[in-house]
Amino acid sequence: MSKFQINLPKTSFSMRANLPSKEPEFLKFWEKINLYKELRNSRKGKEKFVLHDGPPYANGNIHMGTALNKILKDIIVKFHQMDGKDSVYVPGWDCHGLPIEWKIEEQYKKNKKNKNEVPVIEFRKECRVFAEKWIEIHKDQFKRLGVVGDWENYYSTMSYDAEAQIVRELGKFLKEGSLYRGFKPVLWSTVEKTALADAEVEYQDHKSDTIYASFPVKKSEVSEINDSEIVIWTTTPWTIPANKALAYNESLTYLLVKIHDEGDYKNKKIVIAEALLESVIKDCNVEKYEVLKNFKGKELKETICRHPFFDLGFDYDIPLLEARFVTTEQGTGIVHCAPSHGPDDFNLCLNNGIKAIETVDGDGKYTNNVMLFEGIHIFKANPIVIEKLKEQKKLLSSGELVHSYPHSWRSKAPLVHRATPQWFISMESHKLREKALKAIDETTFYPNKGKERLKSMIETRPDWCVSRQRVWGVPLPIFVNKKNNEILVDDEVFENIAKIYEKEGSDCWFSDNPQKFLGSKYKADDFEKLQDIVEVWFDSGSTHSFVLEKREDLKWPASMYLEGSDQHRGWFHSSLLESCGTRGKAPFESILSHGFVVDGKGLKMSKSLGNVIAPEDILKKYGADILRIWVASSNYAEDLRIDYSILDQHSESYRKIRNTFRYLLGNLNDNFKEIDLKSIDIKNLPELEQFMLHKIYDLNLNFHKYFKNYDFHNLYKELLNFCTVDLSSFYFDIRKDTLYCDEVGSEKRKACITILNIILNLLIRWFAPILSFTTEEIYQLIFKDNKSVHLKNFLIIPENFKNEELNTKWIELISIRNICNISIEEKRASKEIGSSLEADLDIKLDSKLKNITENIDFSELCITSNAKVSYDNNAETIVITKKAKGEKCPMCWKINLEKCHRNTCPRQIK
RNA sequence: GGGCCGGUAGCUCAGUUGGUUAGAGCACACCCUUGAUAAGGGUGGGGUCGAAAGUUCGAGUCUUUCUCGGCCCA
Repeated sequence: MSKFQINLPKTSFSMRANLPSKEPEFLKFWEKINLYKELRNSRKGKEKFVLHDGPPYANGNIHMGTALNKILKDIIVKFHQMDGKDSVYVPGWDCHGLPIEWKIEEQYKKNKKNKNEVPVIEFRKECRVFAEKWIEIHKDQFKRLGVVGDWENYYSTMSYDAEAQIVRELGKFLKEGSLYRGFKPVLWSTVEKTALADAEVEYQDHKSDTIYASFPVKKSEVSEINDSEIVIWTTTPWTIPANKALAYNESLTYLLVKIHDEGDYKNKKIVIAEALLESVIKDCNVEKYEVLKNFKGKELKETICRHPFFDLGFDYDIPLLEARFVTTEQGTGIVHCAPSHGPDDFNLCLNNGIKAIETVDGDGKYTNNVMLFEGIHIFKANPIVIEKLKEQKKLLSSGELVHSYPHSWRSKAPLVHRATPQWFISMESHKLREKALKAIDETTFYPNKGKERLKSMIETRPDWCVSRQRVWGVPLPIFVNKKNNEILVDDEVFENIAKIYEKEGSDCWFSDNPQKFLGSKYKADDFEKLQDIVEVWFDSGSTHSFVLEKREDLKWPASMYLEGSDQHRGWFHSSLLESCGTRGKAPFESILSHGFVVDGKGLKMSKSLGNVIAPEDILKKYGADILRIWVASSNYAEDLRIDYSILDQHSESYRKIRNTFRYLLGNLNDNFKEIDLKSIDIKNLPELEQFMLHKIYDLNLNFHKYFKNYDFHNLYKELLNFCTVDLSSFYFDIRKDTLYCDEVGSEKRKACITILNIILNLLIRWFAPILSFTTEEIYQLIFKDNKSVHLKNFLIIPENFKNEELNTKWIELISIRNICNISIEEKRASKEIGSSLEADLDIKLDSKLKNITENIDFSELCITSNAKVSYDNNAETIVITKKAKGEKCPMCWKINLEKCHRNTCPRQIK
């Protein structure tokens, strides 16, 4: 205790946070009071805000991107909760799919187990156990970030009811007729023996064989080219045996060129595009040639060629077809088309009545549809094709090219386009594209640019291939009639299958008698049961049906979907299509997309660059609240940078905020008193307090404005600035004198204490969604009700806090104060004074300022011992600082000639 | 290679319809304080707005090109 009656701050709220060790205690506390349940109970019947969780894949530890995503979700959910809504968050996991299959297969390899000898059921069980394990690990990692949700009743795409509902959803497409069996080239891995989803493909450099091959003209409207050969260029010689057509562009100019060089082509005439003449003759080392004729591409209409292997039995016609995709970027201006081995080729041929057939089997070997090559693996076929072309004198040149080429993300093996029987959802047959585009228009996007991004993808995407030739997934519930090849469409059967899955899961599809699924209406012998599974994007695209629709605590559509911007092609996309196909509407009212986490220089994180930061490391070093500040203060519309120096900066800000709380708590001696904001007698408060109330009003306005737009980095900045600028360096600094030295019962001090109570109460609520742990720590200190800060609402600020007139006045006063500070600083620099209390100010103001400064004590405002104001007609404010004369009061430290005015001042008493 | 998005002080971000010497907080430097003390206060130094060209009386703010980075696609 001081020798005088001064009131120094005292609090048990430590200056140092120790977040890494303290945060887990609050996790335990939240568990103990069952916070999630309490949150729900506290908002029964209130407007719902449902942020539907995009399920992360249940595989591997979380990374920064996942942490960002979950924290952002949690911040938004908590904001809406404190805004008075029933803000529900049910986390989920995506469980089926190739990556988990691969993990299990890896384990098999390690244990020298042969996958083909393991029953499908057993294999699937291992996949399930693997996913379950990771769900548990993820759960703990997410909770540690401070994320509050229904962790007990999470959803997963492999739960029995999910598998059942996915069957029902597919049934809807089948019944409608938009799910059809097609025969299309898909990107195929001959190593994994499966078609790959877009997301499973990565592009890497690959060395390909290139050839210039020629197709003799059989007949043409351009009479001069009738005895010539049309030259094509390709990087996939092995597709030549599957060639069915050639493509040209009618807007290009083509040339008939005669070659004089010795060799296979001596005196032969070839056709190529004019724009590519130079590159062709250079590539093919043609030295002597002459251009005989040039003509427009459109003249090539009706031209028919022969296959280069015509003499070997490839005796069918090769028509020339018009295609816009033919360009002069590389090649010859004529493109060889194998409808089974390229989407462009497929579409062009289809439009011209040429169907794709199965030319290559799942292992990558030619089928018996390809003469001469049957049984040969396509990756070994290039030299054979080249050799045969040469034999037939149809090879102008060959070489090699390193270019970007699709590979499997898992096996890294190069992929090929292969025509396979697959199941598709049509974008057009039932106007799915149109419905989806309309739904996008009706959705709010944060940031707005997401709308165009999703739109342009929907506009151009092809039909949705939903079948996969794998085992870890929901089986496609399709029976095909053996007699007429028709698909069985019967609601009773679909529902029967769904009911069975609900009870025992979908494993039985692979093991049990098909009759079980068909019921008594059909005979199993009459049908072929499909072995394909549903692609995982359909699983996760259906979460709205088995989570939002099925759970009573949720609503359909969701208020918001929130994921990384890559999900415009992923979950946003598949959810939109699934929902528009089955319900005609989007399953979300709004979409928030965030950028990617990159390093401090803006480069993406990668092991090779060594710039990866794991959430775990940050939690250990800084704690979750610092990470949450990083999320809140970053602009998620762009990529988010992170490194240790950035985190250091944010932890500095955290300390500032923490010390603001510490000052509040200290001066309240941890005795918080809740003030009824509506009943404050504002007009009887000192002006400074009134001004602070206006500041609060203003800040609250901005707070809600930013929250409404999910503009958290500006919101956080606003709060931080309030702490540093308005409180720490202004209000707190000025009021130290009153708080420390005035009598406890004095009106001024009581007014200040009221304001401190109000600010404390507001700040813990404003900060709670972001600083979930720290605000809880404070809450526990001041509200000893065994509840949580997260159960509270934002306070409603009464309109009468607003006082624009006073605000204008005080902005002027602060600018005078700033000038005083500059003047004081000059004396400090010249060592005439030290503390501002050693200063005596002489302030000269323009007379116009008289009315607003008359009742102002500038010594209080500028924290000096004395301040005298005089007026003249000089617009400029002039401040002269002198060293204060007199004796320093041992209590309030002010220097005055007279005795200190405070009646408890020792000098006064004496 | 194509599409989209972005590059403002060391860091995180503001910069309205193009208009006076480009702002804030943090960090930094110096000073003060030692009754918010591994705290607090004051003052100050830092950007010519990724680069170049153009439109304009005038551009961070419009156009073009280039460059770097990110996402998606091929």
